[in-house]
Amino acid sequence: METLIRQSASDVTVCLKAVSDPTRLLMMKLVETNELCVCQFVEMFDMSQPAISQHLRKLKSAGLVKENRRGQWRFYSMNQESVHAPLLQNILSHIEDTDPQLLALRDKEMPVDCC
Amino acid sequence: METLIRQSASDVTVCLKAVSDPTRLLMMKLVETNELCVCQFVEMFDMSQPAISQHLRKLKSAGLVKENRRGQWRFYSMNQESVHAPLLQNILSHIEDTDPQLLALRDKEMPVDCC
DNA sequence: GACTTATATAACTGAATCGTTATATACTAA
DNA sequence: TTAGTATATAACGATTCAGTTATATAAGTC
Repeated sequence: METLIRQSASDVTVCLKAVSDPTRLLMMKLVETNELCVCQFVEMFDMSQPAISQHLRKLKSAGLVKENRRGQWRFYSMNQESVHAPLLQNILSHIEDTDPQLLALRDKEMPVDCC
Repeated sequence: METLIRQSASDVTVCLKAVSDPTRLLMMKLVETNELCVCQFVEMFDMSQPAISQHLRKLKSAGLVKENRRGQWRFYSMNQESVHAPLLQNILSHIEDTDPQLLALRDKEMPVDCC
């Protein structure tokens, strides 16, 4: 059961703006349970590396993901400590696990040493 | 207790894009329980009438609000029949009732024959 | 050190967004 | 029918956004 933390409307807007983009929404769904590195996102979304980096920066500056550096890689995962985490998980729970886009992305998930 | 209806990621994006604007998010919070006409929004948000109309059009085309014509007025209220309604109510429930912006708006609420 | 790999940042472009003012439409009332 | 009120739409400008390519940074390897 999710905790209901209430926030200001402008705080909620920060979270919504961050995930109102289809790429970033799916990214969040992917890191809800997993930890993924930039090169994995690039593979999965078939998008340029800078595009992915910029999406991740937006998610990070909204506080939705946290960054974990290991070696040359930077891993991203959902920031559970964020004030937005309860709202975000709530939103993500509305996405069906059978969503074709989501399944297609997970199909393309490669091991970390992909690149 | 809210029903959890799962939707496709792109459906969720439609809803999120519609309410990721601070004005529209607050509009939805206001029509969550009330039915309001355009002129009331104009008073409350201190924004031009066309700006309000355009926000309402976006909310309507996303299916989040329904329109009710009575006389010369058009009243807007939350569309409970929408597939987005459960997600939307979930999002709105994260906004604190003591939000200063929200309180300020409700303070400015005028009777329908305001204009 | 030099070279490679992973990621970030900068600079740019086209499209979308949000507001404005001006105008059109629709209903009401005299 | 004419005037007034409520709302919608059109056209425009400033800003933001999401992608691109080119370049910088940082870590790993030889």
